[in-house]
Amino acid sequence: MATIYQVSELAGVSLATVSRVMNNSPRVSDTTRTKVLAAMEQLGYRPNSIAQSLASNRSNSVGILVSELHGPFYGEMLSGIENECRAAGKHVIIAAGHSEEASEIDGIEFLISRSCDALILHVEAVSDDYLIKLAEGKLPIVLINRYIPQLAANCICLNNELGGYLATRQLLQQGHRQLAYIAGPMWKSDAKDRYAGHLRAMAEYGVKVNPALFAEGDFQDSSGSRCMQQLLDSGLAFTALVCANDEMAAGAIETARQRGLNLPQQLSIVGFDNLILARYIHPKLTTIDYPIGEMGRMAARWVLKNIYQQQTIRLKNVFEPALICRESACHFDAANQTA
Amino acid sequence: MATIYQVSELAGVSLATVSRVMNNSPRVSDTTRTKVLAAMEQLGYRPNSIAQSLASNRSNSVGILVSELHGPFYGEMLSGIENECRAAGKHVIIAAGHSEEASEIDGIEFLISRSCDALILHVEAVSDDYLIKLAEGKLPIVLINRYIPQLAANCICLNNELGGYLATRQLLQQGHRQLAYIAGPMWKSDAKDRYAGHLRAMAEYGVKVNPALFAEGDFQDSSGSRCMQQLLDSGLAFTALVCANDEMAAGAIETARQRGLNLPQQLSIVGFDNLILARYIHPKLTTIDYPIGEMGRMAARWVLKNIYQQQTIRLKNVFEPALICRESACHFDAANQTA
DNA sequence: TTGAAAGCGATACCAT
DNA sequence: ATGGTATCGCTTTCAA
Repeated sequence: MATIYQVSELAGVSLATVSRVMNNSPRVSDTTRTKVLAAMEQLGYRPNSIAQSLASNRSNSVGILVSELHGPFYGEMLSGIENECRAAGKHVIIAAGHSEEASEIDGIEFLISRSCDALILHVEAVSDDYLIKLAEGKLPIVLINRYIPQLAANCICLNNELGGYLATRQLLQQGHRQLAYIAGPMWKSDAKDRYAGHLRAMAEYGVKVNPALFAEGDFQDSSGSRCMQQLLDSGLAFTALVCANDEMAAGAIETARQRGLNLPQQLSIVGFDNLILARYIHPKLTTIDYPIGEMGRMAARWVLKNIYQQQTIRLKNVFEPALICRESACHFDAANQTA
Repeated sequence: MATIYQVSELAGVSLATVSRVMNNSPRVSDTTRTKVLAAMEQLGYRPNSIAQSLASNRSNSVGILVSELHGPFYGEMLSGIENECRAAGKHVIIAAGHSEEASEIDGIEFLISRSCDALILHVEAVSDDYLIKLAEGKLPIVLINRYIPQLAANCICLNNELGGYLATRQLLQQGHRQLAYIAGPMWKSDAKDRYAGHLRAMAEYGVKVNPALFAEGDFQDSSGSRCMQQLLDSGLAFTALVCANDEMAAGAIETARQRGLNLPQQLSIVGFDNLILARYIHPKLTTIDYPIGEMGRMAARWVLKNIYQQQTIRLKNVFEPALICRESACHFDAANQTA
């Protein structure tokens, strides 16, 4: 592999000049620039990014931590980030945190040790304090789907409360008045916010909330099944169900079908996230779109702007969710009621 | 950040000795080792991986190219690779190739420019020749899901022919004799191999293949719908359908339902890949398991063994698929036949 | 506009 | 077992 030395020799200029050409410095005459470029071309020169990093103290790499690499959610996010970064010539180093504190910290330290210029984090288990402390260090971080007031400018979030509101309002507008709710783990802020939106819609429509029609799951589909059983076993009547995410909705639908319910006629269901699978389950799931790909993109832009000085970029910190109407929620029809 | 200089000063030893301690060289006395470790601890020393890379000419990073970061397939693979690599302290740089030649080449060059120690490639559009030429360079490559005879030792593949055979045999064993087939793009070797397996099973059971019951899709679900329509419109009777992948099976099922077919009673269907979504679609899809996560792991192991000298690792180049029985394929029952 | 030279923070060879 | 030192390939003052 050719080095900068050979280029400088062939072009008959100094190292410094070659370096200037590579970095598009304006302080180099057109004639020398041409000479140097020709020499590079002739030698098939490619700068050694490691040496560049060492000398410039910037690695041109951004570290990403997600909970899992697989699964229906993170892929979209990674995709958005990778796109944006590669277009800017930055590379992306990825680690998984498995929603487990020790593992998340381990992942973050791993990324730090690879001298990333910035970190994009989707963490769940690690404490606010840890993140605040981390942000005080010299390595910039941006948080996806986590809001910490002290770090507000570094957070890219979804308006979960609005999403919860939209989901429930849709059912109320369709005439439903007996609604059940399957929540996510209520210690997670997104689960809490979505439920708050639900309550706001209920209040707006003057519908009383029945605590017996509330069940708390863990965002996995198995918990959706479990919660659905619990709700059905309660013997209480309900004509609609809102689930705090699509995976639990999938589990709930599965169970409802096993119990012989006719969907959506006997029970309307709405989910949250708009995963790909929402289109595959039957009936197709009405849900709330979570633009996670866009949010990943935005996180990458945050880094480009704040770390790599791309001043023209415009940032947006909070995203608004939107209702996606499919088949699983329909007008309340008393004729079909059995429960 | 503390450097090796400060450690050597504080510990009262030379640079070389500190380096030896970091690299677990046996040529260091226990007492000095302890001294050095203490100094590191005290300074909170973390080696600068970039400097290490420059000096050692190894970046400890492996480049991965997949078609897409999102989608139901690559996540599993990335997950397997990341796991294995991180455990070995190697990091993973990821790029997407979008199943498009220019983009794949661009991605590969991007990874090369980041001085990876090896590349793990899941490429579709790039030619065999390109890959053979690439492999002749000094940067080692591993191919997932692509078999090139000249590069056999670098290929991690699935026995697609066997998978195709198993899928079809399952239906034949259940008594079906009128089988339709929705293939992937026949220029892709996996699509071709799966179909070859289908033909072998048909031959084994002495069932004549009706070319009118063959349709070629593109592995996307929309093409599954299209092919299904085409097959139904042909007016020919068939009691079972094998799809060359799960996504097309999902599309086919969707269309079958719209046409009022009762599944699986009137039509048995088997897919291929065992995506997560196979469990979510209704009826739950009988399919062929594609252990892509394991294969990703194995690709990572290949790199650990061949590039990072972890001699004890055992490699395996071809994986065997297995049948996963769910609800979408059932015994042929003439009573339900309408088509 | 161009060049000389001092780092960047490690590794690894050669001595001792 | 330990130390001295050249080296990796580039960036970045500082002078000219």
